[in-house]
Amino acid sequence: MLDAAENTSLLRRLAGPSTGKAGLAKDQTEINRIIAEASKGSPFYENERKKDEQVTRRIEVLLKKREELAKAADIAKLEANAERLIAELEATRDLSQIICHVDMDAFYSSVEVLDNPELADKAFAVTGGGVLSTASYEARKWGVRSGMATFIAKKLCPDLICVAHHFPRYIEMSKAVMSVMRKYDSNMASWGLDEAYLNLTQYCAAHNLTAEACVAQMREEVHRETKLTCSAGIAPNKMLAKICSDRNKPNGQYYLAPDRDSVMTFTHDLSIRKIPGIGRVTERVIESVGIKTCGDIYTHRAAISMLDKELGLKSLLRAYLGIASNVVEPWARESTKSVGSERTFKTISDTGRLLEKLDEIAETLESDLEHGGWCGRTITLRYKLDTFQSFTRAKTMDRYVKSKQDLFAVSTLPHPRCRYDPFHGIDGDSRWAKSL
DNA sequence: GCCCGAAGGACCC
DNA sequence: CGCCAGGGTCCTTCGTAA
Repeated sequence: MLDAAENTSLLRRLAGPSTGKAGLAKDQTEINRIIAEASKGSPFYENERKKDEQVTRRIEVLLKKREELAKAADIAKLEANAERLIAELEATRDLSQIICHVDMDAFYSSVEVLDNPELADKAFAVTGGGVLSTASYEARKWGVRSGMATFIAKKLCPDLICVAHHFPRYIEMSKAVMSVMRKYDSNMASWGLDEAYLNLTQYCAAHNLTAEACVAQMREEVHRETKLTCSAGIAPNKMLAKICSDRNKPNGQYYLAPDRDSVMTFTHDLSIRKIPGIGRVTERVIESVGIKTCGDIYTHRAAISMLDKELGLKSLLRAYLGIASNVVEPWARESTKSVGSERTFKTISDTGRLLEKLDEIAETLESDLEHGGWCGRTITLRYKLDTFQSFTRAKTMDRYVKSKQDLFAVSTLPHPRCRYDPFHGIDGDSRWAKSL
């Protein structure tokens, strides 16, 4: 049985990663209950429960360690350690750049509305593979979120309209959007299909524009050219700009003045969950030592200093200070580290059928590799069981490979350390071959 | 101590 | 009736080899 605290964290976990990130619906507790109710007893639910329990254990260990260390702790020394780091970080603070983060509003949904105006103002979602890629703002009012299983979204919003995704269209519209924005910064960094970072310092200076006027103009131009709206954040660095772009969503912008006071005021009451890189798990861990906002980081600097290895003092202090990178560079082709292909399918226990599936995946991966001109030395096979447990088996070669035959051969190699070898041992349901 | 490979996870869109 | 993706990056831990 679950105790009350565990139940709360599990309900929050089941609600999915996007909860709390943007535009919260009215009664999240009720929504979480419906979600848990709908998935109760399913293998997915059980897997989530196990993972949640593991986090609970991790937190217990952490708190125990804190207790132990606290006995002999020299608070003054720990605080001095934090202060020294703060001073060090403060010396790197750079407020000279105008950084902007642009985020398209419910991008996939908005493109669907363009192509089918009847969808406007309707509660609908773009689906693919049993989960939602995006929910329209109307649907979000019901607690429907991206990443949510379709059948659960239907429970929350019985009249939800589900539309299959049209990726080629999104790519096309993304290109149109990006080409407008690139006029404002030729070094713009696009982040996925619907986000971008820009450094507007030069453009503003050259056109004698304030940052806010510049961004308003750019957003209007994007709208004029594509009929799509976006939201933007303007701040001295990428982390702050990203958080700001969420403030006045949809179709809005938020300006954070480039002075230390404004930044410190901004971060003071900011939930740690808003920091990019802090997700559901890390939020729980950090919250367990009493930290909910970036301001709390300073209050608890001694404890964090003590638990530096577990919590990462430096990165938390950066969040507290609102200090982050302000370097905006275009995505470089060389920066690709891996390319992969994965497919989820109904449980297969028959080895022959499993190998056929793997063959199909190897084939798509081969064509992707061919298309991009890639090849790799490390082949990773990832497979997921019907319990939602997933495993990875990797093999590094002494040569680069790219052919389907090689991918297939390496993927099916027996692995000595493998507990559930999908092709030579206990049954399992397999997924992708990946290469580097 | 350091590098590398392997496995597992957290996180992002 | 059942039913929870697919594309990635980065980080940590551990074992083995040099």
